[in-house]
Amino acid sequence: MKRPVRYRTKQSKAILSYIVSLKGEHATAGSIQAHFNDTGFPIGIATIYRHLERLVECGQVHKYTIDGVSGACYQYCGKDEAEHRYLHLKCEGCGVIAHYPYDELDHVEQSIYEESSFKINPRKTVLYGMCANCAQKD
Amino acid sequence: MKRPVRYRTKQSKAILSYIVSLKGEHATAGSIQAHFNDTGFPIGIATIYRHLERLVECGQVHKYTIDGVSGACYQYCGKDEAEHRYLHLKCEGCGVIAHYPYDELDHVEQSIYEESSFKINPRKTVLYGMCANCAQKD
DNA sequence: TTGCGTGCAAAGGTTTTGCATGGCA
DNA sequence: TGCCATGCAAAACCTTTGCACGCAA
Repeated sequence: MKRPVRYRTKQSKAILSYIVSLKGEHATAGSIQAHFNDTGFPIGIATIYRHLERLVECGQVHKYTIDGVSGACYQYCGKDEAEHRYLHLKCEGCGVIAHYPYDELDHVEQSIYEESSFKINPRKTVLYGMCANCAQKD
Repeated sequence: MKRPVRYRTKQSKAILSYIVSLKGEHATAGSIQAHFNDTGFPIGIATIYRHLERLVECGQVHKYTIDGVSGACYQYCGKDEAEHRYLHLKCEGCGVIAHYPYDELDHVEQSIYEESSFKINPRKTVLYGMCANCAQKD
């Protein structure tokens, strides 16, 4: 099922190294395509989705379901950031996604598990709210 | 900006009362349309979206961004359930969405606010993971 | 040579929008 | 009558899939 990614081609190498270079900043399939269009090395959108899917399966990249500009969409970020167990805070005002140490959720995770045997996946945690700047504007 | 919903028409009444009747179960625009098709009182999908949007603006209904069967999509639930401050646990295995008292997150909310002035919106909290049944299958 | 990766194009699903019609105050 | 809601249809997005071609081992 989980086919290994072999990074034999220019495209696959380019996509992974781009995501890694973002150092935790999130990317969407569209933003990745735009990046490569800009650099004069366009990559087909299907190729991008196929690689993202594989990278997710191999745990090299993590996938989040986040409110987009129009409709919900998927966002991706590199393994490094995910390994540090950050949770994501998305501001509903300006759309910025901030990171926050996941440790805060550890005991929540544990008590939910004890009470209902539901095992939370720390990697997918996104909380919504208002950042300081946007809260001030209201 | 926030135009009030007046519930003058059959459709608007029907949509709200259907969501309320779900008592916290989630609905998507599609499932709402299917319901009314089944009951012999079809409502156009555009009408459904327009009402959902208004109901969200007025706080009568809350909107969640959740992993769907194909792609991310929006789900809606009535005010009552949201007022009880449940967080949502979505099982990545079977797709079931469970509710859990939000109180567990209170101190997380507070410490994040103290440290970064980010104010979490409890109504939108969705955590992903594995329910007991699906974890057993693995 | 063989298999896998790629790009194009089309399909599928969800959400939004434009516009003419129709219903309610 | 006048405003607003409705429904149809089209458009806009995002994501997935099929297929033929081409690159790499």
